[in-house]
Amino acid sequence: MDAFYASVELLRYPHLRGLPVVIGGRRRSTERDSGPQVGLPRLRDYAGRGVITTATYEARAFGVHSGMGLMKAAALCPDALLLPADFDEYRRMSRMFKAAVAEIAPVIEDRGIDEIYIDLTDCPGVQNDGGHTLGVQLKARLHERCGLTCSVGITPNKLLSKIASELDKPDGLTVLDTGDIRSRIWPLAARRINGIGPKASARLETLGIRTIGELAAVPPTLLIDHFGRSVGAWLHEAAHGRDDRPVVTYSEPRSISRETTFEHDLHPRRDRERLSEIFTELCVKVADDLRRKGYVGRTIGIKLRYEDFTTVTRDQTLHEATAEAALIRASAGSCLKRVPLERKLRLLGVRVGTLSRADQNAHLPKSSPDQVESTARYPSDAKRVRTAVLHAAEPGPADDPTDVRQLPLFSALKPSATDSRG
DNA sequence: TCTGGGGTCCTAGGACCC
DNA sequence: TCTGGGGTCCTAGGACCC
Repeated sequence: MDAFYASVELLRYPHLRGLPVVIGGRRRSTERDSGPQVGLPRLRDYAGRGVITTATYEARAFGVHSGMGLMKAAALCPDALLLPADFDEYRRMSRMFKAAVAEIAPVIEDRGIDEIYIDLTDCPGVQNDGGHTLGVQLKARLHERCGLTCSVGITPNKLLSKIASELDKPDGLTVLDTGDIRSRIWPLAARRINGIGPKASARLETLGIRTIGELAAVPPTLLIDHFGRSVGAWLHEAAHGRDDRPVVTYSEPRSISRETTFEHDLHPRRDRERLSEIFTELCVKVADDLRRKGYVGRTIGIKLRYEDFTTVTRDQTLHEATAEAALIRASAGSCLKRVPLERKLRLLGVRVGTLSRADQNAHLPKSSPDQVESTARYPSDAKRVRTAVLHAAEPGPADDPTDVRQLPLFSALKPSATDSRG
């Protein structure tokens, strides 16, 4: 989709069309009610953390782009209008555009909120013109249903389609065959290959490789020497436009997480209360997400970002999957104790992984409660996991023992000295 | 006043098992 | 006394993507 979040906002506020608009920043409580007509928040007025998630093409003309810090963007384009993201609305429009596509071509792989792969193999008419007519139809149907434009690439595989879709943005349609690789793909920067990011492209550059064509010309053994067997071989194949990955129409989620960057860095000791609130809130949100989506998870993890932007993670795998906020909170709390807490923090996150469906899991515990000790793979883990369970089971001093908001927090969660059965 | 939030996949070492 | 080869699971970090 073209500038998806911004385009969705322009559907609601059509009088902003043609103006530089960026989406990003924190939502202020009253902002959405009054609407951007009132006050017209400008980038120059913004003070605080945050990045641009989407910018209209008018704003991009000033050099701003997604991922750029808002303060930096304000310097480039102070008059751009700034709208906070409304993910509920974007998800609604996302479902709508995918449904519109499915009316014509139902074999769809989800690639996030604003992107899909479509397998057109079995769509009538693709063979006639390589899919050009079908592409026109898809774009028309999508615009008819949603009022939004998109950019389409139609080629023999996902790798090439992804690249092709970006050649004619916005509102583009590019149809390519293998015979076009030399002329259309090889001149492009290697970075355009999905999977080659900033690190890999920098390493390629040190080898004198800038374009996909240059990558294709290099002997695969050289790539394998520098990037390893797997990545090296893949780089070679990709440069030649070869990719046999199927369009995958369904996949189970691997993890569910919540994280937040604070408006100001918080000190683990001085701001303990506030951090504890936030920490528990994240656990409750993750638990809600799990429950709403029907999953339970065994691996509970935390993520911390220090003021210098270095990031650490810790996780812990329980014997049984859970979606209980109190259990997640207790386990995440014990993870927290394994992390240095001297420097200020800018971000805190909670993650639950090793997911399984809640309904399938109910009667199939990983191990029954009385086997917890005997089946523990590692003594140290058994102790840690049992600690988490014990804490969750202890009501503690709170009035409402089921209210995880009242659990002890941060440093207050001490390892259990007693190792009796809970 | 730099740098969001939600994800996936890969690697690598250690523990442990057969 | 010294030491295989295969495998799984767990953990931490990092690259990358939308």
